[in-house]
Amino acid sequence: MKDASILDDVFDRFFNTVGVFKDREVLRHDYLPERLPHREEQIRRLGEVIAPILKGARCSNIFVYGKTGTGKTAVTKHVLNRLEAKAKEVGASVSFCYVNCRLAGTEYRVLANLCQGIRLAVPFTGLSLGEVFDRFKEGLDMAKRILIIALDEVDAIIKARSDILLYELTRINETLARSRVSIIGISNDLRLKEFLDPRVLSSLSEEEIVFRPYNATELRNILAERAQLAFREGALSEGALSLCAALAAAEHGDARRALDLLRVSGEVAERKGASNVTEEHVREAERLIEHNKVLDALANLTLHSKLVMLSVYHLIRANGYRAITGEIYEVYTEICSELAVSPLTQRRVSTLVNELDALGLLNAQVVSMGRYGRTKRIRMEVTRTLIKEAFSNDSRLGRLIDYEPRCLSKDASGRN
DNA sequence: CGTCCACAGGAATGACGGGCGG
DNA sequence: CCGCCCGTCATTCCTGTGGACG
Repeated sequence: MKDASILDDVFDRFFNTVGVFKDREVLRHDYLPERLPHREEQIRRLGEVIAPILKGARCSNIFVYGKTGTGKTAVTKHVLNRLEAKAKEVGASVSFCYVNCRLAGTEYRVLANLCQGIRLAVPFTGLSLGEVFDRFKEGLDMAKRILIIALDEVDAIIKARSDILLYELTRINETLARSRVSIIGISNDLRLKEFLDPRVLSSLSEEEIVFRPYNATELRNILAERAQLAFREGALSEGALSLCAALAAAEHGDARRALDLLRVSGEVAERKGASNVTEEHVREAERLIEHNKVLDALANLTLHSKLVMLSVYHLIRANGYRAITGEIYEVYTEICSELAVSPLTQRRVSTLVNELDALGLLNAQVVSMGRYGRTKRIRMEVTRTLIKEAFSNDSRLGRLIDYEPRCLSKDASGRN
């Protein structure tokens, strides 16, 4: 009953205040705006390269790269959408298929997505890669068309496994009789070129388009344009807008981050019942985003990764800032037995640590201690309070936060 | 200046669950 | 339903190594 009245209050307040937003969907990053400011050059280039398709010729493969939030995906989708409309207009049999490789996860699922793109049903799993590829080829040839394949975040499948799929795709035209394929590879890692098989690279990057990060002024323009659609008139102060742009520019010029920041700022303002967004709201939004990102990452770890985090947590608490592999494994095994979980091998834990490092939750550095061996020095990139917050409401892990590992109290007096 | 610690991290192999084709 | 193949996680075994110590 009390709950009900609380909610009534919340809902009423929400409903009765005007709020700062006009249309907050505009700020989501999957929203594709009509205009893409400061990307005119890239749009033109991409358009020029794929234009031959309208006359029934295959276009060059394109390699698109730039950091996250520089508009690669938006520009590509924008141009492809326009192309499809134009193709329909002139009656060219063209279609495109956009796949995000990181979201797909594996080569198999990328291929499965491609099959779906040409309306070919394939099972989730079970078939060999080669089998799916053959089906894809056959289905495509039957369709008699030119297909543009956009592989977003293509580095994800190459770094994780190999470039076999990409290699096969670049060669697919040799075996197609009635259809043609062009590939747009999108990567946010410039070093990808070093990993790639030279044959794949030369074939894939017949054309290249580079996306530079936005600077603060450009970000500001982008935000301003989007804010006009998203916020009520006058609900967003100039200062708040500039601050969003400046904060995002300082960190890689990432437009996606800038838009997130703007949206969360608005939400913060709204929750506080303010009628306009101030710089203070932006600063709070920045903290909130960072905080949630980490909590989210921690919550989504597997059990053993969480246990490794907890082990580091305990070591840091007892010894100060450093922890090394051997110590971590010692604490980890003790925690495991405490939970009656069988521990993983040290080898496995070592790769878990590397994964946590890649996630930015830990920082692992290989150091040599000379006579005393070679190991990894591990620091936490997360505050201890955050660990507590993330794990304390987990029924199994909660009690381990205040647990005092035996090996720590014993060792502390023994060594160093 | 060689030794040797305490691991790093690669390769091969196994266990397992999901999902196919027959 | 069975046998088969797949991807993923984990183990086992292994070779490699920076640099303080003697």
